[in-house]
Amino acid sequence: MPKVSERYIEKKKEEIRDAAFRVFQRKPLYEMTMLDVITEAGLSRGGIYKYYDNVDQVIVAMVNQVTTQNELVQKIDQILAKTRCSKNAIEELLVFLGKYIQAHVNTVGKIQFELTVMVANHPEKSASIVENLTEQVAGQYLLQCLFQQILQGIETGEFEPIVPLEEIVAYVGTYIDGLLHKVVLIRCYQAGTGEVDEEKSMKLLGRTVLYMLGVEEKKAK
Amino acid sequence: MPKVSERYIEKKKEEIRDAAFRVFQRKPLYEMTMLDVITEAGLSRGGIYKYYDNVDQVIVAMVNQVTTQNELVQKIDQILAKTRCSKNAIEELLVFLGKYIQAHVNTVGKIQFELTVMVANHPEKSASIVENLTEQVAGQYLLQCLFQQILQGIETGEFEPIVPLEEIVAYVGTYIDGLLHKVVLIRCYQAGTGEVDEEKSMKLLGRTVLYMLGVEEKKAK
Amino acid sequence: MPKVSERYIEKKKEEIRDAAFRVFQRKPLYEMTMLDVITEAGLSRGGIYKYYDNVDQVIVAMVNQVTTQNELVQKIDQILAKTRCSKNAIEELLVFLGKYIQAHVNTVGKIQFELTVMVANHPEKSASIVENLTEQVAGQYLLQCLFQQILQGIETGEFEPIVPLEEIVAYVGTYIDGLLHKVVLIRCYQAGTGEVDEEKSMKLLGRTVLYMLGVEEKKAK
Amino acid sequence: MPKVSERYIEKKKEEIRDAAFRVFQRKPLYEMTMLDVITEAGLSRGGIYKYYDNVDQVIVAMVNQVTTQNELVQKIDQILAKTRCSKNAIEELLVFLGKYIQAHVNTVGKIQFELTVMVANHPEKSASIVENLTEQVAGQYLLQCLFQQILQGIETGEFEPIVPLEEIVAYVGTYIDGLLHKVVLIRCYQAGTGEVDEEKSMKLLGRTVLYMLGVEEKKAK
DNA sequence: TATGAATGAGGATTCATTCAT
DNA sequence: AATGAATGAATCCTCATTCAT
Repeated sequence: MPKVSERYIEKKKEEIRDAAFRVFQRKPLYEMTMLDVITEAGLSRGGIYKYYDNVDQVIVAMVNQVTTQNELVQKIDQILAKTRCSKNAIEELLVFLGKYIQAHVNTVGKIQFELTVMVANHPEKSASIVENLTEQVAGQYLLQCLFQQILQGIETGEFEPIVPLEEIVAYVGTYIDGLLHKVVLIRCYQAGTGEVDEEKSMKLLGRTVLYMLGVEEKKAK
Repeated sequence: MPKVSERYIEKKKEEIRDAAFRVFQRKPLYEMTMLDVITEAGLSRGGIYKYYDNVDQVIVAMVNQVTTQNELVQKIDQILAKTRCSKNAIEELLVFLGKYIQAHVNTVGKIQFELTVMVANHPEKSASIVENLTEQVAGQYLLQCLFQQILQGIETGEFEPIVPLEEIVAYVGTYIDGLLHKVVLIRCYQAGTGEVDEEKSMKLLGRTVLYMLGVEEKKAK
Repeated sequence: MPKVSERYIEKKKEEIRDAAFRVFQRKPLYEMTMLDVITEAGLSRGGIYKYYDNVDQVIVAMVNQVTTQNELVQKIDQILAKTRCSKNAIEELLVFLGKYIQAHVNTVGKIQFELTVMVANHPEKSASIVENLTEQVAGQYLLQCLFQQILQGIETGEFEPIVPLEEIVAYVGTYIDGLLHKVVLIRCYQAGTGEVDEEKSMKLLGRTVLYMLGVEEKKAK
Repeated sequence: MPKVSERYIEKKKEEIRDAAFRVFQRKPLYEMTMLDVITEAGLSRGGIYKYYDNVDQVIVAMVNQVTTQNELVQKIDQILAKTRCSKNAIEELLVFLGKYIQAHVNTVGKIQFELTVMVANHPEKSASIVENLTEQVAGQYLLQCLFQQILQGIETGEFEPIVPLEEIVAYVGTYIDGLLHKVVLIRCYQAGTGEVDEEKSMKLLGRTVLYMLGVEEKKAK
């Protein structure tokens, strides 16, 4: 048989990724087997090895597919373009993230949730997996922008922080992490207790952030 | 061997739990097999079934051993006994939790971290596993106490919350969850980015909580 | 501990036999394990070996207990004592066997049914098992009596067989075997097709036997 | 190995069936394990699962192979085609069955013998096993034909039964069952007592049947 | 390239049986 | 005598992976 086009191979790999994603939706990442993917993709048993050497590579591919679909960076930039003051920007960014989390728990969220454990337990996989996690970067991009806005707000005299900057950023990162965790448990697994309102939750985060930035609330709610 | 004392059996089960814990320290919970435990404990293949029916029971036992070692509830009560005002109590509670997390990431933290994923993915196991998690309850106990203190503070006029109570409590839970997550990743797996200072982090949480409770800070830092 | 009385040991063995019988009532002979018996008898795991070396010995003991309970020989003799002519004796004997089968399918019948297969497949066990099967002998005793009655009937001129004697006896044995088989399947296992009326069936056998013995029927039924 | 022809797979399954049959010849059906078959067939441990899911499926396949080899139905039809009167047909049918039993005890007979016990003890397996037993049907087919011939004989006035039809049919079924049992024990296991002559035995059955149908014997033997 | 048969390691579990106490 | 803990053989089954065609 003749050399097959690059495009063909790419297409095949995509098919496998999609199959892997379907498998992922019904079983945990750490239980996903080559056989699951093979069956779901309708491949022959040996066939998959032409495209991926093992199940980890399939997982990495799937994770990347899922996480790069959403052009988070662009959207963040759009938001920033529209806002006038830093206070407003921060509020908008956080609310946006709340909505984003709500919209993508079942894909990005669930993956990140389970991936963390896998990667943590198999550092040797970290290299090949983490280096491709655009989404991870995206989350960090949002934090970066937040940091920028804060700096800017300080420069313009809009903010007079009562807490060191790094602590505020770490604080926000921690809170977002916790929210993501909670949302995934409730929405993806029907586990966890109580309910969660992502938007309200992020708005409240915004208020505490602004408080740490020394911004007085106009009116007590 | 003849009839053996209760103590002997208990001891044996402890040995197995310890072996399981050692296994847990080098591989994820979801990869732990009966055989791992058997080998680590130096048992014969069939031997373990006298003490535990399956790997889940071993895990539950191990988790309980780890989590019940620290008498969290008592310590929390001690703290509350010593504090005078609710503001002080809340600050103390949060700082205590920060120290507690710091001290037990490698045991309690890691377990809770991985357990969450397992239970989330296998709700059918939840019943048999979760029902024994004293620590889970303990975490909630702290939140309960916090809630009590807030209520009390409101009654005594100490607090005038600018945010609904439930939102504050959810906020605290979310933040703590995020912190735990971060700490585990950094301390247990050397994954995650940056550093983390549990105590400082919880102190900051305390400040934002008090802010939400309408307490003025004496002096801006 | 002092020497224990013979009686004690005997009692213990009986207990074990009874337990084995209870096990037998819920699972096939070939699946009965030492553990089943131990559990049912409430013994310690090692304890049973004091009384029986292996499960086969337990089975043999149980079979013997079950089969010797019914004093078939005496009953047959009683019947013969009451009858006047050989024709009558033969009819009575067969009807009696029909009732007997009906009454004891669940014990003797089921055992014989399953035992046959076991013994057939493990001839080495035959020796120890078969040699004790009093019931087997009893079935043969009935056939013997039948044979006697036929001979007697011939001598007295009551019968003028149109078939060689041995064939008649073999015929009867075969039919009885088939009936037992059928009855066990239907009554013990709810398997097999249709219904069965042991008494009617044996009466019909009686008629064909008498036919073979040259006895005219008075009136067509 | 690449895609292989249907024939190859069929051949492989046949090989496994043959191996199973060889195993069956030296141990009871209920002791046959996957491992036995694997070893006998020279397969690798996991290899057999491509062809059969469990030992029951292997057994079913083996039973079917053995039982469908002999085209019983056709042979019965041939016999019926050649006979003129019902009396003759009945005699021929029974003699044929006698010969058939004699010829196939070691295969069909032994299987049916042991299968009965297995199925009886595990009704849940009945469904998957029994539904494929063509031979079982064949035995019933012979009885059906017999019934037809009797009905026909009555219509033509050839028979004037002195016993209800159903009883006669049940009688024949019972006798045949008993004969099969006896033959298997003697020929397959060298167990059981005495000898057996299948043909003679079935001829005698024929005579008693005709007697029940009201047919006079020409001459006393 | 694709196929899928074959291999064999890995893991769960059950029991008969031994033997120290 | 009795106990029951311990052992290890035996079995079932699932998968990742190789490789001949």
